[in-house]
Amino acid sequence: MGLRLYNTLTRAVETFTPLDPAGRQVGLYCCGPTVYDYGHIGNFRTFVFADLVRRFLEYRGYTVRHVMNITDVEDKIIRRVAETGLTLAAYTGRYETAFFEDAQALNLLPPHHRPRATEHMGEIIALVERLLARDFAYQAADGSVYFSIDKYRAAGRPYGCLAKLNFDEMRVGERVKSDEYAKESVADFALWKARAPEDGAVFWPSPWGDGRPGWHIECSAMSMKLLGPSFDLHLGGEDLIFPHHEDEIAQSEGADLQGPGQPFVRHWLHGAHLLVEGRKMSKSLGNFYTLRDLLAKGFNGREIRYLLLSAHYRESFNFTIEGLQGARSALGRIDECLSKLEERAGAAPAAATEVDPALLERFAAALEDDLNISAAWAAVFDWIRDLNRRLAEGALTPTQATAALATWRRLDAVLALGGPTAAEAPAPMLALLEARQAARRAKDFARADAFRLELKSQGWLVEDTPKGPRLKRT
RNA sequence: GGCGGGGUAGCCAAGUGGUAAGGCAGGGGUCUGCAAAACCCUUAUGCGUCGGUUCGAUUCCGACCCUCGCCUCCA
Repeated sequence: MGLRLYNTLTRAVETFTPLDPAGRQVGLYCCGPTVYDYGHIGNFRTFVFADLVRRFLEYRGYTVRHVMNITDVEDKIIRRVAETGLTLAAYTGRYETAFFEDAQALNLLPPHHRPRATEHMGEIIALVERLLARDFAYQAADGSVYFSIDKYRAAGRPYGCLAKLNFDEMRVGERVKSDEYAKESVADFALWKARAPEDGAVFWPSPWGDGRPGWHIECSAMSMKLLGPSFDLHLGGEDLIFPHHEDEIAQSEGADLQGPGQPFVRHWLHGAHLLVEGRKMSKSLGNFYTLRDLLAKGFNGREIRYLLLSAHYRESFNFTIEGLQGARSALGRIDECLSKLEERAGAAPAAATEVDPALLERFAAALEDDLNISAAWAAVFDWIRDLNRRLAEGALTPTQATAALATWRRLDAVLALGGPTAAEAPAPMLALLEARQAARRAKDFARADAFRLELKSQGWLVEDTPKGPRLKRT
């Protein structure tokens, strides 16, 4: 039936068709991190969502070119740079590195391109010049260059299509003091910000004097450079719909680099925000978690990934520690089944690996329906139960077990949870286990249980199976 | 005020004009020396409230209540 995705631009689920005439290549841009601090769990929900989109496209056979920008110059960053006395590069480098470490913990596929704003001043300036030349921008008295929404609209160009703005009803400028800027109109946004004293050493030369890029322009410049002036998918958090993405459209289409009838972006996808412990995440409520906070609490990346992947991307999701515990149990259920499959498969010939087409179809059909991950999970867990049943009945042949494992690997190309990490028990633990076995053989169960308790206190759980006992890390 | 999401079991969360997926947690059972794991059974006569349409609505329509988000630099 083909992949169907919700498009924020049309507010409808649409069949996804790539721009590529051959239908193979897909250009995907996702707004990346502003590297001024460690990424929080809300940021990572968006990136896990983007990773799901990418992986599922690849699963469906598309060749994805994935671009994610690094915003490494921006108000908050400049403030921090001034506070810390570090150079811009030293400051942002630290958080950029941290970001990719976190991304790796969540098993996010690295984007093919990770352009930094500070390394694209040439492209940014060229784009601003082009907008000035087309009279969609102006330099104000404060030296900054702004995009003129009035001129843009006067030229018959639509503004506000993505956010569905109603200009007559909008309370423009309520949150921004209109005298703060030299803009012609409060709704105008900065393309290039003139250097201010508090910017310190953070500025670049430009035809309009020293300064730095506005917030939105980097994404337009870098996405069009790497993916072309018109590309398939642009993702981000829902808060970016306005103004960021709306302005990106205006800038990018205002530059008129697209072919006739081609939009800047064909398909806009936005991930919903997260609630944490039922409330909007905030530092004062104590429910603000960075990825690192959660790792420090003893949860691992795959547990966090699983939880973030458990709900539909367009629904706000309540992220809780209790949910993380549940994720651990659910993953344990999957791992348990996979371990048993591996045990059963033994050295069954790899040639006999046929995947389970019914499961794969159900799984893919769910995801094709606007990434209905919940339905996909239902398919996976039904399959796990069925496998467990057959395993328990001894009805699963080694060849079938091998096939099931191959099927899991196919699914896991999308889910990216990996398999169980088979921890080898150290020799002293194995000795304790053997001592317990001896006691059991002698029917000295009190002694056997004492050994089991000892093992448990060392972090190893004993499970007696028909093939003998085995140790599992707790 | 404008725009847009939500309200489904203890928790998380799918879904459909024909009688409620899946996960976690709970209860009972099978298996086990006992456990663990697994399996089986069980946990919403009900899907925010009140009306309406319909043979039939949780699903469509209307009103209302509650809740969350965006409305200029926050994923």
